[in-house]
Amino acid sequence: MDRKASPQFLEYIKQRGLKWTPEREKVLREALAMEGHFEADELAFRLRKKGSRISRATVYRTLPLLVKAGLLNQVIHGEKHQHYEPIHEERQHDHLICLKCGRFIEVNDDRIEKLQDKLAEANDFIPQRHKLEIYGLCKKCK
Amino acid sequence: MDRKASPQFLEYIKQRGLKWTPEREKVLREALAMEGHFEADELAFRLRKKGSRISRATVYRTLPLLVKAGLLNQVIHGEKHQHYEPIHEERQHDHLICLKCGRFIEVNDDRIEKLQDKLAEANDFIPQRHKLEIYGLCKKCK
DNA sequence: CTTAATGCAAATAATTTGCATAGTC
DNA sequence: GACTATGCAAATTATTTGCATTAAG
Repeated sequence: MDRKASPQFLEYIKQRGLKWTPEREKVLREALAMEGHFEADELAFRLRKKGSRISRATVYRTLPLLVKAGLLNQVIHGEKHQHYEPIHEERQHDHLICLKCGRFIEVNDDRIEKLQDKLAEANDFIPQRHKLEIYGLCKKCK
Repeated sequence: MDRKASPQFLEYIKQRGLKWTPEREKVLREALAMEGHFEADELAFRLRKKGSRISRATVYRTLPLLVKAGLLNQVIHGEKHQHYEPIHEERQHDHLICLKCGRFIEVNDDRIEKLQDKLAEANDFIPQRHKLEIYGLCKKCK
């Protein structure tokens, strides 16, 4: 088992006397491999489709750990259930969220990111990640 | 019935040919009166306790309207169900959130806000409000 | 008078949990 | 070996929905 898969998660696990299991590793891998946001059930389904016999319960038990370990973000998606998204250091995208149809548009703006860093710096703050969500009306709904 | 209770909500209602009902007004009032975040069921319970015979269903149907009308924010609260919080301020400030001590620093940056508007515009999107949270380490914890 | 909203109860979905078993440390 | 995690299925819980009735525009 590749223990290098996620030093961050492994550290989190160890620090709390929890256990490093193949199931947790698979959930982790799959979650980080997701593009954009996803929901718990979807992840469970994907894992099963790939032949991993991982129960829904384990997925539901593991995702909160990944959030606490700083590897996933919880995001709000319309008025439905819980959604997550992987946090990729390199490329943190922001979201335009339509208040009417719930459409999610992923965007990115280097200038905003730079200003965020400056803003943080001006407050003696070391930024690590961020979440920017702009709510409004999308093309179709406006 | 005081129609001035919330011009914003009333306008939202009218623009869509929806109807202004006592139930909606009561849910609105109670929601805005909440301090901090709350969940749908809690609101329904409070309304009942005050003698309003408003069904859970109506509360569940009304809250999303208030969100869309820009009067409530949906917020993430642990791993549980949906939470909301009233939006009181005219001005929306952003947050620097310390990952270590949890400190909340409220900030504001006009330049970022302008870029946000441009970003939205570039995507054919009409922005109404936003949420920016920067996670990292504060002065004390870094 | 036309259309939307309400309440109720039943239906649905998502998430959690108890417990026996298997796996880590 | 001691203790945690897993899987399963059952249990919860939140949220949604159908429908008859009531009320707003």
